[in-house]
Formats: sequence, C-alpha cells, structure tokens
Amino acid sequence: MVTMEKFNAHTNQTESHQTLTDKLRGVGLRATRQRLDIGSLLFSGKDRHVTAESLHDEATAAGMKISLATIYNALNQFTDAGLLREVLVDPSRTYFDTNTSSHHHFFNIDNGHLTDIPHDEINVSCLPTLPEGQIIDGVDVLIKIKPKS
Amino acid sequence: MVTMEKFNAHTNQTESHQTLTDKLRGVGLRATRQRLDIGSLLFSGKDRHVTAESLHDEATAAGMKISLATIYNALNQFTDAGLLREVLVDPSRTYFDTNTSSHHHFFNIDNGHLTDIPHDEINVSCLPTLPEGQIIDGVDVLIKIKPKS
DNA sequence: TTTTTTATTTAGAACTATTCTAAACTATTG
DNA sequence: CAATAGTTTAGAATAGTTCTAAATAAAAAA
Repeated sequence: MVTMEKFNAHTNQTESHQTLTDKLRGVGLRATRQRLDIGSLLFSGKDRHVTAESLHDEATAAGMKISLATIYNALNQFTDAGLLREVLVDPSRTYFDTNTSSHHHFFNIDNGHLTDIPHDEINVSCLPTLPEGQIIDGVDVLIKIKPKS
Repeated sequence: MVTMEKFNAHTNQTESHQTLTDKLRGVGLRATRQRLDIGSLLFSGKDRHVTAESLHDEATAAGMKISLATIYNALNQFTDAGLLREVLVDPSRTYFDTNTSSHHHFFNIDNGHLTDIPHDEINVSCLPTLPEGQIIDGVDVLIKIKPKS
C-alpha cells in the first residue's frame, strides 16, 4: 500500500505542508515555523479539542520549540480567523443565576450583559446517545449576541 | 396601599427574614449574618445574575461587612445546594475545537473530557426574539455528563 | 445558661490561566 | 540585499478564584 496524504473533510483538500502555508496566508498570517508546527498538530485530519497547555505539552513532546505565549497567540489568531472555534467550558468569571429552573441565556459579547431566555422560548431536542455509563448533569445553552454591524 | 412582602414564584412563599433562615437551614447551612445578608440581596423576588465581585460591591454599597472570600464561599455553597445555578460564560480554561462547523459538546465533569455531539444529533429550535438591534454571534450547547452514580 | 464542639469568617498568601511588554528575531517587500 | 513590518519570547503583570490558618460565632451538650 502506498503512503497517502490524509484527506480533510472540512477543507476538501489534502493537508500537506504546502496547503498549510496556503491556509495561513489565506487568512492573512505569515507561515512561520511555529505556526506551521502548531498547524501540523491541529489540522492533520481528525477533529481535536485542545487547551493552550495541552498543545504546548504535545508540541514539546514532539520536539518542537514553541513558547507558551506563542501557543496562546496562535490559538487566538486561528480562532479569530475561523480556523478554530472556542468551546465554553470551565468558566473563570463565573456568573450565578438565582433562577435555578431550566432555562438558557443571551450573552451580549459587547457589554457582558446576561439575560434569561424564558424556558418555553427555546427547545433543545436532545436525542444524542450518551457515552456508556454516563448520565446528564446539566444542559447549558448560551446564545452569544452582539449589536447589529 | 399597604406594604406587602414580595411573593416569590420559585419558592411559592414570602421572602421574610424568617423564611430565609429556614431556606438556609433547609439545605444544611447555618443562618449566619453574612449568609442572611447575601441571601437578602439574592432572593428578594426577582431573578438575578451576579458575579462574586458584583455581589461584593453591592453588599459593600449596602453597608454590609462581608469579605470577598465569604462571598465566594456562600455562592458556591448556595450553588451546591441548588439555590443558585452557574451560567457558563467567559471561559478561563479555554478549549479550542478544530471542528468549526456548527455542533455542540458533551463535557465530562468527572475527568474534564470534551466530546463532540454530531450536528444532526441535537436540535435547538431557537425561536426567541432577540433584544432590539442585536444579532446572533454564536450558539453554544454544552451537555454536562458524569458517571452513573 | 455555661461549656464544648463544630461550622464559619477572614485577611492575606497562593495559584492558575491568560495577557502584556519590549527586546530580539524573521519573513516579506522594495 | 536593505528596510520594514510582523512574530516570537521570557518574564512580568493581571484577574478570578481557592487555600490557609487563626479568630469568631452558632449549635449542641451539660
């Protein structure tokens, strides 16, 4: 069997070093050694979830020399460029809600304001099968909003 | 018009100092001056969203002497007891996802693992009317799971 | 009651994730 | 190549939160 490059279902193109360079240039970022290294870890076919630290550890283990600050920079730049997406987990500035009934929230990313979405105005038809032996602890829906243009 | 105590739709009882004491005792917490003060700010009828800091500022402005550490303690204890609910916003340990398509997540609160929920396995019928002049920036659904008992 | 036990509060230190700073470095442009 | 504009980096700074251990207050026992 011949060695093949991996096919990426999201970008619809093979992920070689060259296309990674193109990908970075395409979003206005210079194809530096560090970004190529980071990109090679992130965009090699399968979908991944990483934190800055986990990625830094991984890069270090792979013998790549990249500072933690650069990892943070790159992750934020990739996210701004739409190459990554942030996942809301494990909040730092924690908001507490006196309404403990099942309901969800609008979060105004412009001014940080949080407002309730009445329980009956949103409907999560939650069919997904849970991983074996697991049960639901809670469901959070956050709709991030911002001022029109 | 006679002064009336506020009626709380959630607890189905009037919110006097006495019922606040009961409320705290009911969840196994001593009715200390600080917790009563904090409770009087939180549970006086209307639903609220607060952070530890905002509540501390508010308490201080109201002439209450409560340390920030105590505010944190109380908010966490109230939350553990089900009197408050945490809202996921403004993450600190940020997770980045290489899958930028619209999809959501399972978060295993036991071991911190994050897994994708395929796009077609969850459905948010999102009817709510947005506040005037606002548009949607993104929707996050996080289903927190844990091991069966 | 008074005493004893146990929970709570607190200031300040510690911690953790993240961003900032400013100097050294590197890619790109002319 | 030289100039310029973007990038990397170590380390300092910041912010939200938790921890520590001593002082205090509430509840239970006597």
